[in-house]
Amino acid sequence: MDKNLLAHDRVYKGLRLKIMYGQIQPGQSLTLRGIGESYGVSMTPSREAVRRLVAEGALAMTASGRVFTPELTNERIEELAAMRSLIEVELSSRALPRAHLALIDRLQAINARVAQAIDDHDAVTYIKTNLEFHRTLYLRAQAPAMLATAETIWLQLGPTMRALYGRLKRKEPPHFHRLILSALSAGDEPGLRVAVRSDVTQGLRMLKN
Amino acid sequence: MDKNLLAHDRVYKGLRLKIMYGQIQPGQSLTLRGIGESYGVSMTPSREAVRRLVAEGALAMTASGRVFTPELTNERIEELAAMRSLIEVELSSRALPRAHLALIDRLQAINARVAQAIDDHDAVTYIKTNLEFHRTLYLRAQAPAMLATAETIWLQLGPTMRALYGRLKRKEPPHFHRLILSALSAGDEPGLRVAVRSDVTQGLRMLKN
DNA sequence: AAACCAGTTTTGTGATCACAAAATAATTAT
DNA sequence: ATAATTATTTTGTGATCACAAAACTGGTTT
Repeated sequence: MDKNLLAHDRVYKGLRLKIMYGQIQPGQSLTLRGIGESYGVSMTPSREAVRRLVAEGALAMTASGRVFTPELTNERIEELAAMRSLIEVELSSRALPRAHLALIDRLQAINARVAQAIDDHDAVTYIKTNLEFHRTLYLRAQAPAMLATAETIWLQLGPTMRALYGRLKRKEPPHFHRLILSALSAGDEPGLRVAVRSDVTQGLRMLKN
Repeated sequence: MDKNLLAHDRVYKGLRLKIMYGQIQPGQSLTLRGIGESYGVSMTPSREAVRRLVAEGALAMTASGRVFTPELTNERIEELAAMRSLIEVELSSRALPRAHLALIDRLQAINARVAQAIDDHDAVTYIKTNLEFHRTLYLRAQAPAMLATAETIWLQLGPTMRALYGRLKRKEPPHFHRLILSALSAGDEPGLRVAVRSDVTQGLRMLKN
């Protein structure tokens, strides 16, 4: 039954990554048959993958069952940013006592790739490496339920984030990431909390139309 | 197509309530054909409802697709309680400036029903009215994404909460609810935050086996 | 008594189909 | 020309089916 990757799971994972990294623009509509065709499966697995993504808030549905990537209102963006802040500050705080030198080195390496993506004006790689930076830190918190919630929020913000970073031609390297790194090195918990909160809310403040 | 309630939605809502209010015990296994039969539908809508609930963490799945209500570890309970605290404190804080007398009256009425359920040793009604108390307050926060996240966490804790309150013969009326109400009346935000945090974590502290 | 094994049943998966509702295109009327 | 109406196509829904993997059963062996 299990050919190493179930069809509906393959479709789910594929769509999820596309959405999280902003490779689908907000408001774009999807059809079950279209999804099925592009993944070489029938409607059944497509439907299950879509159902899952709708449940996670990654996709939205009209009353008639039409599926599309949501266009977030400013109010919802503010809410999601506030939740990111609440949860990710907690995650970073729990990761701090477990953050040794090897982790900080790894974060620095990821951060270099973030800076490179900014330099290249490569929005998708920027989003991808930026989330990798956060995920790598939060994995140390040993809090899978919290991390899953954080990822769900990233997913909801994916298409909108891309729409932002696409038109925003920023040149600055990730300032708050460096603050996070130095707070980690110093074992400075209050500083870490402020740095994470700033990093999370700063990027999304300018999302407001 | 839409006979005022789609089949898969009807199944989803039915199962969701049963899980959230603890009417299914942890570890109980479900089959798609069984669900379909009890709702008078085929496997297809059952599968979609189950997929949705699995995505929300209300149900768990083995690698072979077997579905069951999850049995939470102490670590996961602690995490979920911590998230409840983070999000619900924020929700109550946002509701505070909008909490007028009519709302407080309504909360008091719900609280009376909570006390009654405790008196009757009616665990399901206790969970139901207790969540209604919180939801009524948080609705005032005008933060639908946060409320949805909070409800998802309640859902995950449902079966486990029931298992607790079933064996715990408590007599005390909901002490922290009264603290919440007086903080609301006084417009005391720090007090409200403490009261909500206490109420949320207190009940779950004793969940640890 | 416990472990193993074959045969049987149960179960999830994915494809297909008929159908109705919705969206789109074409046509007509104003 | 524009709006309204009709016809056509597209689309999601739910039932059914074949199939393979998993779970279960009963008997045998060690």
